[in-house]
Amino acid sequence: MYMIDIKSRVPIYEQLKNRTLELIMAGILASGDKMPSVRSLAGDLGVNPNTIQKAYQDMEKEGIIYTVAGRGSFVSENQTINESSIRNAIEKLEKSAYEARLYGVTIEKATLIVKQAFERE
Amino acid sequence: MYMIDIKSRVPIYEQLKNRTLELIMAGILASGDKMPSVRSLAGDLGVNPNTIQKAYQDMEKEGIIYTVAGRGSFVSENQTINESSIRNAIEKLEKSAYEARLYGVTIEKATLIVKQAFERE
Amino acid sequence: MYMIDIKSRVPIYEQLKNRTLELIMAGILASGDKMPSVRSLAGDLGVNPNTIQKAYQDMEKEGIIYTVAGRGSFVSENQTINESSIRNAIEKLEKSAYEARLYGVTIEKATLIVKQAFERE
Amino acid sequence: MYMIDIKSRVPIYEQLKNRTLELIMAGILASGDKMPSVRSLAGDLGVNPNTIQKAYQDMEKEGIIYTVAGRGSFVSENQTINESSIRNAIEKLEKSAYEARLYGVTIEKATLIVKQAFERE
DNA sequence: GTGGTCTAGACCACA
DNA sequence: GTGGTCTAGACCACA
Repeated sequence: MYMIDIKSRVPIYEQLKNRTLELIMAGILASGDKMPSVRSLAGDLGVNPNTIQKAYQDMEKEGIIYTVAGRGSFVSENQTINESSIRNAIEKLEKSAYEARLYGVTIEKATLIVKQAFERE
Repeated sequence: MYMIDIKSRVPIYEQLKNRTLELIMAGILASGDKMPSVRSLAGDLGVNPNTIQKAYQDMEKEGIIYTVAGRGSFVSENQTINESSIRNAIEKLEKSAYEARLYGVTIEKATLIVKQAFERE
Repeated sequence: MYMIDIKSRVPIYEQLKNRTLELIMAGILASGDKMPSVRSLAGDLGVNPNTIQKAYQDMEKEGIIYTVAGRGSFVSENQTINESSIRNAIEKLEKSAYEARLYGVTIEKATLIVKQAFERE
Repeated sequence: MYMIDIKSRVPIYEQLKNRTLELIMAGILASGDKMPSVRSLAGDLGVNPNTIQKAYQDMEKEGIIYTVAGRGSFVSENQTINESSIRNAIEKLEKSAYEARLYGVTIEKATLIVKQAFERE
């Protein structure tokens, strides 16, 4: 269920966050489901436990998962995702749209790219 | 003509690139126009000449400007902007659109954000 | 009489302690009353007996209950609750009040929050 | 300006966050001021750079400071502190007030403790 | 020089 | 077993 692209320039912990959100969006991970433990996932993916931990702690702060020390991490209710994380994602979209424009990308092309990103998979 | 926002999370060299592209788009900088010298711009903006140098080297690599030893840097023909820079900008747009989706932003909202980024200023 | 919230960030053994104190405060558990056995409570709540054991040991150390080998655990006289547990609770209150202040919470707001916590239920 | 209590049970990175908020509250650190670099502070305090980094990244996510890679970290405008951090501090205060009550602390005593936490220093 | 990511591994509290 | 904190240290991008 989890995999990482070690060659990607996207940090591993960010790949893990994105993947978790994908699994939640797809309904594969539902509220209350247990996440793999930090150590087991680290072992499976061949990365350091600290890297997994960083991803999990990030997700907890964003309200995506919640953690009970000694028991594990669990998927939160959908509603609990932090406003600030959403705002952040929107700002990044704004900025990259503006930059694309500077490189001569037309609004039609940009809109198409966004559409395709939403239809992906 | 040039200004930077020192508080911005956008790296200074990227702000300089963006600003140059804006000036070209707006017709204020035209093909063949001379760019300010690295040292004079560094002085005006109060930043390290290395930072300006980095921006200029980046832009030369991307085909936005060209440099003639001993004479200075000049704006390229519009057509020579590197395909790879454009592809890079498109990739960033794709990635941020995808991430926005992961955080629950709807396609309608994302499209609106892009539209506004293109109508800005 | 006992219930736990498995999703809460509050450790289970702490929830059990809190609940016991609530029952004592409310007069439902009085000095000398027998506590449920570790195993029966673990079975009822569906948690590991070790967790219940931990809560009971903690409460014994704090003077809230006492254990008679072979007979079970019983509620102590109210007077025997450890000074150190009370001091600990006070320290936590102090610390969190101070932190709230650091985040800009006003003294009026903080006082109101405390007042409501005391009027709860 | 910075010091840590290595014997405290409060994690070092949390002590650093609290101290920074104190310095901001006291007006010693103002918006735009440069924070000590991760490595210099680590050296001064004799702790690992990763620990400082964790504190800084936490504070950046909470909107207390902002970071420009290659240039350093700077104190944010007061307004930018995240709502969710404040909500978190309030929840902790609520919880500890309730626990104090369970240990027999009176509302008068609790109110006094809060008052003193706000008048400290 | 400055922050960002990551590995390797220790020790702790909690279940 | 499970997460939380921390040290020691490497390598990278950016200024």
